[in-house]
This record gives sequence, C-alpha cells and structure tokens, in this order.
Amino acid sequence: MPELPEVEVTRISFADRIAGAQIVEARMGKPLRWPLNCPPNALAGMHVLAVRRRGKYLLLDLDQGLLLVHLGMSGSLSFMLEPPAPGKHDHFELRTSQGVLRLNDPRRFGAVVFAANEVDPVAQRLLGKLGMEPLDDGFDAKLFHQGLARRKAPIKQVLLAGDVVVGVGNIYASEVLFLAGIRPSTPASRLSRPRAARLHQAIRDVLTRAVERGGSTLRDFSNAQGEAGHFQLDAMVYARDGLPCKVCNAPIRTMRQGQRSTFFCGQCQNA
DNA sequence: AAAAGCCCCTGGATGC
DNA sequence: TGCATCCAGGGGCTTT
Repeated sequence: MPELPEVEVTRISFADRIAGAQIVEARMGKPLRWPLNCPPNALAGMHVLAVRRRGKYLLLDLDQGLLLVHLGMSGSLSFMLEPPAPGKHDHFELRTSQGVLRLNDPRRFGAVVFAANEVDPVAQRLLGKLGMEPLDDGFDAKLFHQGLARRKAPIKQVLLAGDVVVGVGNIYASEVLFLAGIRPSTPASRLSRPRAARLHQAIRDVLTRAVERGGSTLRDFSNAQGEAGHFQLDAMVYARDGLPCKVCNAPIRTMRQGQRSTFFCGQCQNA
C-alpha cells in the first residue's frame, strides 16, 4: 500500500509528536516479515530523537540505535495518547512517555528491525542498494538518465525495482509514466535524455502533489492521526481501466507487468 | 549483472 | 448462503 507519499505523510503526522519521547515498553504481536531482532524489552528506556525516511522505510533515530519500520502492503501507523485496546492486526507497539506508536498490518508484509546505526550490516542489508531519493536535491536528471541507460527491462519495472530511484510504487509508477507520456513497456535504456528528463520531472511533480494531498487511500491507508489521503481522486490512470482518459478520452488500458497491474493511455503514452 | 518468477499473508470483491 | 477464485499500495530471494 504505502509508497513514498504515504510513508512521508505518515512520518510528518507523528515525527514532531514523538520526538524526545522515552520508550516505556515495546511489544510484538504476530510475527511480521522479519522478526524483531532484539528483545522488545531492550528498547525500553531509549529515547526517540527524530523520525526520518529513506525510500519506503521509516527510520526512528534512538539515542542507542535505530529502528527501521516498513509498512509493507497493508501497514499503517497510529500515534495516540490513549489508544483503544490492541486489535487483531496490531502487531507492534511502542509505549512512550508522549504517546503510543502502533503498527497495524493485516497482511504482515511489514517489518520492524533494530540496528545499531545506519552503517550496521543489518541496516545496510535493507538500505544499501536503494536508489536516489526523488524529492532530494541529489535527484539529478542526468544521473537518472545514466541509471536508466544500463537497464533493458521495461521502464515501469525499473521504477518499481527502486535501485535507480526509490519510493515509486505501483500506483505512482503508472501515474508518473502517464504524465511523462511514456509507454510502461518501453525498455528503460531506450529513453532519450530529454524523455528521461521529462520522467524525472514527472516523478518529482506527482510525488510532491501526492504528499500535499495526504497520500492515496485505496482501501485503508491513514496517517498516524487516522486521516485518509485524497490523491487517488487525482489519479489519471491508476484503477481507471476502461474509463475515458481525462486528457484525450481514449479508454484507459491495463496490462500485467511482473505480476502487477499497469494502467496507461495508449493514445497519450505512445512511445 | 540483470531479468523474471515465486512467495510471504489476510481480506474484500466477484462469480457460480 | 456458501464456496472458489482473483486481486491488492512491497520486495527479498532464487532461478534463469
């Protein structure tokens, strides 16, 4: 579910409120994608200094380490002063001096992992091969083009892979390619410098707007204050199979790429 | 080295 | 109503 905008919106919605808090107690429910690699008790007493994001990972900086949180497909966080009793799908919880951070994740593709710091092998295994941050100044159009140049796979799948640029998931990959006028099946290496530059700009535009709109809520996403997002209403192609293109009226088409659905306009995206 | 497939898991929507 | 099937916002791992 959560792509970069949803993760960033989540981060913004609780980072300031949890900063400075001391962890009173941590508890795990059912196992997530990876087991928490330390006893939950070991986190007690530590302080949360800040919350950062790298790709789709949330990084909780602690005074004695780093907690990496991934929301997988169906995860969402909440941060509340007085939360209700844990539900069936609440699988991780940090009780702190400033509120309770809780991870709800029905499918349990999410994860919470502890590392000593960012260069710890545990962290590097997850973060080491991530590509450029699309909303950072370091996301350079020329570097982006160079990254695409050595990949022959379809551009949609190169975007999803996250080793050239991070954070673009299944919704935003379709949206970004529509905005850039690029067919999702085009081999990444076949994009000219100007077309790669156009895609580079589309990624920045779409992700920025999606963050401003509070992310996309397809079924159950909400930020840490329980608020849904609205970007799905702005989607030009995602989940619009058969509906008229908002630009040219041609029916939006769908196809499967790497076991995932892709949506595109055959008219607006013709190369 | 890169690409393609598989799989982890639960739940909602759809079809018979 | 019940049951089977398909699909869903991710991504690491294994196989080609």
